[in-house]
Amino acid sequence: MDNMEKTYNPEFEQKIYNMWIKGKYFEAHPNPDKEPFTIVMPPPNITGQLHMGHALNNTLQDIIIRFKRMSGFETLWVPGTDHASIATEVKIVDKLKAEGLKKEDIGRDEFLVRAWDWKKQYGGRIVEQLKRLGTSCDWSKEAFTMDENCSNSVLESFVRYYKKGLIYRGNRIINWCPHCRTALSDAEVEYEEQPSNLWYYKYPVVGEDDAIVIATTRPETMLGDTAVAVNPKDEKMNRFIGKMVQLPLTDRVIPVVGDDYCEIGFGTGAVKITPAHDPNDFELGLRHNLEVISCIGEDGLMNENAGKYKGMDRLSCRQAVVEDLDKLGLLVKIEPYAHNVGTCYRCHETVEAIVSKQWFVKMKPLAEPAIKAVKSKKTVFVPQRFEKTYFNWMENIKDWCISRQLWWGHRIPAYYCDDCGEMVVSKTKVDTCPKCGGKMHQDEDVLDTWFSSALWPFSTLGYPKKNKNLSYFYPTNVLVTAYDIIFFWVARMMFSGIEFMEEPPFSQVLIHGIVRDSQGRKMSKSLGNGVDPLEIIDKYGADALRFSLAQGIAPGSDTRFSEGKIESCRNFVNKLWNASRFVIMNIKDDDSLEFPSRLNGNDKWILTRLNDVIKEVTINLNKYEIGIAAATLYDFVWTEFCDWFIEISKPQLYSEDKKQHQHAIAMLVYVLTEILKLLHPFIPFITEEIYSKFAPKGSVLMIQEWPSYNKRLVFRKEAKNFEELQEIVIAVRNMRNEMNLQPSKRISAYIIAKDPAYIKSVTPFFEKLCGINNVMIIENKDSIQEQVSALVTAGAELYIPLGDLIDKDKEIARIKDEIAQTEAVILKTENLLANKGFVAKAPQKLVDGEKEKLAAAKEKLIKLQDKLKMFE
RNA sequence: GGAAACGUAGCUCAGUUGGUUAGAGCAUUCGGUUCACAUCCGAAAGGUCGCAGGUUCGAGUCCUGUCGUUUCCACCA
Repeated sequence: MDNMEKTYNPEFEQKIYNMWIKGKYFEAHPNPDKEPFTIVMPPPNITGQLHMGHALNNTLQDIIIRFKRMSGFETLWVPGTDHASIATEVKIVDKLKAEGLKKEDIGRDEFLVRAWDWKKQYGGRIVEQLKRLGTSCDWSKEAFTMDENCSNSVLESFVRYYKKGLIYRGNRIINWCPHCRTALSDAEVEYEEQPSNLWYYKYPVVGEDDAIVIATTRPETMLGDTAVAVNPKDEKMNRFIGKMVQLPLTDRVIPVVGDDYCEIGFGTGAVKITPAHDPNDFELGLRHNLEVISCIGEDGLMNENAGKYKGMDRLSCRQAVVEDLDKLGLLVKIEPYAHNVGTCYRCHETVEAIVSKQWFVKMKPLAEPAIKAVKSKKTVFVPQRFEKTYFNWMENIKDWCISRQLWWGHRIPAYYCDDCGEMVVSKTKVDTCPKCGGKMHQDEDVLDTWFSSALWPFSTLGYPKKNKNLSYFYPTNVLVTAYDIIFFWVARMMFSGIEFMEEPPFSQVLIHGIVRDSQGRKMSKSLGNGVDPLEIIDKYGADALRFSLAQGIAPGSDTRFSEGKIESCRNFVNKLWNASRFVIMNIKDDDSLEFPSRLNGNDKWILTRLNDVIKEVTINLNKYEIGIAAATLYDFVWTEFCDWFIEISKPQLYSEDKKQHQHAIAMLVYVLTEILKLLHPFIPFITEEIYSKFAPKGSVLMIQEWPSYNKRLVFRKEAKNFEELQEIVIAVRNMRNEMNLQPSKRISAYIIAKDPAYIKSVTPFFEKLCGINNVMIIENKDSIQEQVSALVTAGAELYIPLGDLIDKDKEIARIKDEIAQTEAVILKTENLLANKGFVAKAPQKLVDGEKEKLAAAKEKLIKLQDKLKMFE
């Protein structure tokens, strides 16, 4: 057998990964004899570097996909990356800036050349990082949102939407990021509470010696005001309706309108209306036919409509306007006010609402079937509560602004005639106007990144081309993602999949939380509390990282990452390594390793426990309770396999009797092999490496069959016997500790056993486990001639000769303590059984159990009391 | 304004449809190196499950209220 290092060292990970790749074990092909199981990876941005969020997300997917692969499914995990329109464009612009260039200086074509170069250079970075985690994706199907296939899907779906009237172009009020110089969808705006003020000032009523006082958080937008609104039911204010007011600092006169948008009692009861820079005002403007006067430009600066304030930024203009109003004596007061300000999700610049001509997806007709799919359980969220979030968004959805004033992305397939203005939407380039024969030019804008992401579950499989992969692997089975992109991505994939594939893109959505730092804070660049998964992998190995991410997580909830956690997982991996090393180094060349034909009691116990664990782990993995599955294995391997089974195997293993040795080693190898299979989805590298040390040459663990629960290897009676043995051993160890017995000190014990034959068979283990080197099985304690200390457990009574070892007072105290504990159990159980309701209504099994417990405790009490008398 | 989650040992968290004495890791205390592992082994200590009610034979678990923490959505100037 191969030698194994004394301490686990993860340096073999790369070698193992290469072996998997070489064997093409990750690749999936339509196979009519197998059921498909498909996952599409949430594509990381090409600008991204692997962070803990990716590590968690991909670890979970890999656990699921490896489990399903071993369970006999034709498993496909499609990897890929996202072109990340804004994020990438920002990178390229920054790079140009370093050269003293603006993107306009080099033009669109040259810009795109540079963007593609950038993608070539850095786009594969995160993919390589994912491989270090051990992800078993089918790299032969790796996709990119701007590759030919995906781009074709985008064109196809845009045109199909358009033909159905679900995409339109229009002048609407949209969110505008003055820094990124592009429109944003509602989902791309993040609100931050910022301290601000409410400014109160007067608008003089024309022709009267009266004025309306309004309150606003944004005085600078007054330059674009085209009305003042009051609530018609407001008795203090409705007298102004129909009058005109002088808009200060301008020569304009604007009307006072009545609209119940204006809430009675808030502020002064009057609102200034700026249709060009506020979505609510825009709507109100439509109702009252108000003029739309824009005073802030796309650069975020005041424009020509702002008169003398032209060219100022929004904040300076605000200050100037307030000062000027004050000079005119119109400023009434300033109150501090906390205000939510919309910011760009990419650059965090304050977004501006502006009116602009953009492309939109009409959402209502798409949302309806997407809601229905979840209501009818065609798609299920795990945990279910996230359905509520989904419904809430889908039911209140607004049209989706999909055009972006950027260059990096899918260019909108709309063409306009230079002469007559005719517009044609087409998958292929249109040069001449079908109406007037004039020259046509393509729309300058690109699509929202999320438009292509929305098609990901089928664009990656070849849509719109009909092909075997698409029909076999679609719809996918589970989508694994953090809750923070339910709106951006999950919801949009849902309606896109239903629209184009006529079926929801996945049957389950597994939502996980985010990885926080050890203090529960979000990991962020600005806090500098991020942990680099690659550093962790270098230091502890990918397996330790994976296990620490899988352990103790529950669907939908956040998890904390700490050095302590990763250390304990590394220790676990090391424990597995050493247990395996022990087993492997005890395999002799002529050992057959055949599963023993006759099983002993210890075998039957470990096999029972193994099968319980197989069952539990399988059930939990199927429920995506990955944390529970991991914990179950951790406990089983460490506590039961290592601490008990291996220990108890040793006398047999070292036995002179060859048969004994062969039996023991065969059992150890069998159980270890099953453990390696069960752990493989969680810690694939080390399990594969260990497996290669003793498995037949060329045999690969990752494609072994997942262990199944085998009823014939479950022996309840023997398992119970063993548990009673454990109880005895623990009781002796406990006593030895209390009595300060030297660990090396060997002692004798009389045992009255419930099952003497079994105890007799395990006699050799007592020395190893608790230092009893002389076990005397007796039938009756009367045969004991010397002073002894008693231990009473469920399976046996133990009498340890006192000799000169034991402190009498200590022994008395110990027995008294045990009596007290037993009495407490008796009292509690008696009370429970005296309760008529319990006896009548609780399941019979439970009642019987309590009765048994009571009887046993009473018996134990008598024995303990007898024992005490011997000392007094 | 609406919604959701969380509150269990000193710390980080499990605890599945209500059912024996509420579990684990880390930390703590005590004891241990001869042959898998000190990244280890054995043992111990530590919890009125946020609080108050209710349903039930039985509540950490279900219901109501309450306090605290967090998150998401909406956004009234």
